[in-house]
Amino acid sequence: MSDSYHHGNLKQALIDAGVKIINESGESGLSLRKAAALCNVSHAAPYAHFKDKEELIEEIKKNVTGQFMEELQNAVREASDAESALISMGRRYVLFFLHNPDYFKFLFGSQNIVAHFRTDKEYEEDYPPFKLLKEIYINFLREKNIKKKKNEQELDLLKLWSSAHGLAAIACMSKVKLSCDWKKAIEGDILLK
Amino acid sequence: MSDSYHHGNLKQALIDAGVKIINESGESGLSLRKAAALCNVSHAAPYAHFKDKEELIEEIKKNVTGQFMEELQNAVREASDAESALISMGRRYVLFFLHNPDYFKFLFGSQNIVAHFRTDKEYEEDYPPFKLLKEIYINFLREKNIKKKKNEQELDLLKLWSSAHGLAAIACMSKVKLSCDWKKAIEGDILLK
DNA sequence: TGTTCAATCTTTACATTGTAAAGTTAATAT
DNA sequence: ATATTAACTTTACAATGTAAAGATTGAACA
Repeated sequence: MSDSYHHGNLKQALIDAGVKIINESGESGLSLRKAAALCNVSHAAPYAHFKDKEELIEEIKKNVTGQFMEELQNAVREASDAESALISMGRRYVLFFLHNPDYFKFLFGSQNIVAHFRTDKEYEEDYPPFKLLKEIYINFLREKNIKKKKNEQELDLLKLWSSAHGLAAIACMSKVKLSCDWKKAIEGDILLK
Repeated sequence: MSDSYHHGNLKQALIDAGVKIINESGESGLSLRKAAALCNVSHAAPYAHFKDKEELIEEIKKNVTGQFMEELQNAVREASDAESALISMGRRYVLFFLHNPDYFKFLFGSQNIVAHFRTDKEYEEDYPPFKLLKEIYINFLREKNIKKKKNEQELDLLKLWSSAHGLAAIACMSKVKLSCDWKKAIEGDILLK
């Protein structure tokens, strides 16, 4: 923790430095050496904590996904019921990345994000944002007393997820300025079946 | 064209080499020097045709987008009316990238693709795939004799576009294996309002 | 207490890459 | 035939990822 030979908390410091760099200059501006420099250590120091650059990037992605998750959880907290929570999550999903387009590019740009969270299951259940979506969706079905086959449930989830993700993608990646109001699209029926 | 000092068609050869490299090892495997080597020219030769690496990448993206466009146009050609054309385009949109996930990552991974096609307009009208979608959508409205305000039309277009794109994104970027059938989702009401 | 040891960090070194600069070649215009 | 110029090569350099070997230090242990 002091300015001694050993940094004390270099691993976390490198992750934080990485987040900062990506905020300022996107993923292309991120290098191990710059992150190390920000932490006042030599350029090879990161190798004591990360196997390679990819491993650092994965940690940074987990960190950013954590920020994203907080946003989604806020949506849930604020909502009075599951249905409005679903709508709110969709809106926050898009808005979060609309406000942080570099985060979208970073998370979904090159590598696949879900893989970083998978354990042994075949599905995406270990990816926290999807896990949360599923949970709220189940609540929604219960609250409304709706019965659906598992297959239909998964189609619904895919629909909810991909519509929000698709909007975010187009908003962040293509810099399209549709003359129609983004917020209207976000609020509208797109995010609800 | 011969093996003389001057290559003859180096610019196109470099683009083709780039496409090949991306097919084999993704964007991370692409370097100017490798592309040059594939064309049997020195590593600095590309600079006679491209300002920098980014400019080569843009050309490669235009090439890949051309392949994508052919797919969409096939969908239109095969369809008997505009409505089925829209459905077919959505299916092909997703399937094209499902069969070429590296293309999706490359096109929408880091930079924005639409920008490469924009001229001076504020909107996305210069991006060929969207232009085609819009055209078919207008046909659809005409065939069904539907009147809509411009604002609503744009919301519809955004809906169609983002739902297909969102599905493709999740399919290509996250390697999710939902137990529900992808094709069912593609054929289903997701791609139709 | 002193020694050992493992984790953490530095130094040095090297290959890959993007790119600049200057020189070379050959096709084309005059 | 000569000059011009686009297309290429050669040389050079800085940034980067990463390997290897050595230095430092705190902690476990005798």
